Amino acid sequence: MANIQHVAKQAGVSVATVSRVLNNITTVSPKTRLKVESAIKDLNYEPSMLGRNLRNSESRLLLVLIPSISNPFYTEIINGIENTAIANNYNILLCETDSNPQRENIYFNMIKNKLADGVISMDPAVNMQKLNELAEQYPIIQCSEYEEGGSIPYVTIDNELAAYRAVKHLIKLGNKRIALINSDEKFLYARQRRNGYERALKEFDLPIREEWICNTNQLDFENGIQAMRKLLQQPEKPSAVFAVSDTLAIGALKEINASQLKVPDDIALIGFDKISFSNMTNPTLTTVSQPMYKMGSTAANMLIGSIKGNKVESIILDHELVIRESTMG
Amino acid sequence: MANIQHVAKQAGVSVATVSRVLNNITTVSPKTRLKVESAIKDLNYEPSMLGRNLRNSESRLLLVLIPSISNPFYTEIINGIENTAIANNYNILLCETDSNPQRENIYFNMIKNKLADGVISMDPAVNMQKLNELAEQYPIIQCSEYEEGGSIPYVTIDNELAAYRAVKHLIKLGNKRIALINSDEKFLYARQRRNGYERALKEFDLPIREEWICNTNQLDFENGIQAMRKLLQQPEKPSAVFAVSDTLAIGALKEINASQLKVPDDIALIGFDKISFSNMTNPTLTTVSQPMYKMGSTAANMLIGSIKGNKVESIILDHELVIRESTMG
DNA sequence: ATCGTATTTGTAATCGATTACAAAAAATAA
DNA sequence: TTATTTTTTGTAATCGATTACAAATACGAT
Repeated sequence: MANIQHVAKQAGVSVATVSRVLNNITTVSPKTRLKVESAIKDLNYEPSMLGRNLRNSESRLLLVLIPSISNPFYTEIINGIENTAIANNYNILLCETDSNPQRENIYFNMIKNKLADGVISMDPAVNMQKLNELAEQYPIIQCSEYEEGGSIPYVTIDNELAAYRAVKHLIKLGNKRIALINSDEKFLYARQRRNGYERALKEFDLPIREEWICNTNQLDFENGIQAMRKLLQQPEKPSAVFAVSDTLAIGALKEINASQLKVPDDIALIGFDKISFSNMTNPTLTTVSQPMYKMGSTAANMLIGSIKGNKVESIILDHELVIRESTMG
Repeated sequence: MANIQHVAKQAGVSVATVSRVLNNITTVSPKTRLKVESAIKDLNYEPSMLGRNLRNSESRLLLVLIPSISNPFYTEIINGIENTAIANNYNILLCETDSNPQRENIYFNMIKNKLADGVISMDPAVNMQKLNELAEQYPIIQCSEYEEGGSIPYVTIDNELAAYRAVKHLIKLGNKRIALINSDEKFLYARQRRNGYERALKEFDLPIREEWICNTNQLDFENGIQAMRKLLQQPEKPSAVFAVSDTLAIGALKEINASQLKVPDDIALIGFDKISFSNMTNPTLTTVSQPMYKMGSTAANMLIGSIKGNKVESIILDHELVIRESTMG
């Protein structure tokens, strides 16, 4: 593999001149530029990022932390991040943490090691203490999930309001027995969505009944099935269910079908995230749509700004209730 | 940020000694080792991978090229790759190429730039000429999709046999009019699966009818819907459909339902990949299961072996037909 | 031709690590 | 104690780039 020295020798110039050509410095005469360029072609030379990064102490790589790539919620966000990054001459390193502190550590070290210039964290289970420590020295943005009152800039939606609107929609349809399938309330978004759920119920003088509130450990289909099974075993069954993710809602739908009930006639159902599957179920799923692509691109822009040294402000994006068959009596 | 010099000064030793401590070389006396270790702690020092990699010309990073992270088929494979990589002290860089040559180039350059030590390519649309060129100088493995008769080692399944078995299963159920929803036949797996489909039909003296063979550009749900719509417009409708991916099959199922037909009674349906959503549809989807995790871990092991300089052989893994409701009359 | 200025090119330090080799210190033998 | 061997530590080159500064060259004006 040719290096800058070889090119310099081949072109009969110094390494400095080669470097100038590589970096488009104007102070190179057209003749020498041509000589160097042809030497570069001859030797099939590619500059080493390692040497360059070491000297410049930048890698133009952005770390993206996600708990799991199998959650379709993240795919559009990542597209947004990636396109924005590439447009700004950055690349992204997709890091699946599995919400595992050890893996998290590996990736945090990459930042400290200057192998990446900044981090976008989407892991709701991230170790906030470590993330905050890191944020003192390195550019970090949180996307979707964040720390309330924390100092790390974030981009997200108003989860409380979104949940409130979803539940209000169910109430307006005449439902009085509305269940909630929530994830673990150690996550901020879960607490916020529960708050929205409760606010809507209170506003319409409906009771909040603990037996209609299920919490799941994860967001897999199977968790939705289990939760729905529990709800259907209640002496008084709910007439509507709000699930905090489409995957949970799809599991719930499966279980409702299995027990010979019909959505939406027997039970109305709302999910969250508008993943692509949510339009493939039968009936199609009413859901809350987050501007995922925009969320990703916004996060990337914030991070790149932050790397440049700009002060960046947190942003709350709009959401939208997408009404489909699962709530259309 | 502290560097090795600072640590050396703080500990009152030379940088060489610090490096020895970092790399667990035995020739360091316990006293000095302790001094150095406490200096490292005091200064919160983390060695820079940039400096280290430049010197060692290795990055311990593996590139994983996938066309799109939104295809759930890849998630388990990636898990297999990632776990194996981490177990061997490597990390992975997940690269979404969107089958876009420009992006592909970016990632190929990372290899040339020594920012990564090897590549696992899963992109069926990868530029094989470039990949072959790269493979002359750097360790590369293909996973799932590969080049017939090429020289790059791969891990895959026997697509022809898998398709043959799936179609044979449909025939055994009494179906005589069997359609194929295939992806673009520029992809090897698509050609192989078509061959398996045709072999099964021929073996049972069933005619191969072009109007029952659909090719789609992509593997999205929407493509499955469109393909099925075409098939249902045929004067003679098929009684069974074999789709080369679960996503296509799920789209087809949606369209079948929409036209008031029943799966499996009116039309039997088989998919491919056993993605998690294939068990959430109604009816659940018969599908071909690939050993995805194993495929990933095998590919990673092959790549790591290849980086070490071992000669690695291509591997063909077993598949399995998972019979579920969509073919249970 | 001479001088001054502007442009172009080269020299060498630098980024942060590793490591061959040399030197110093400690351990052992005589 | 002195000589010899072994263990430990330090010096300095190296990886492949960038860049401040110096040197060389070209260009104009007088």
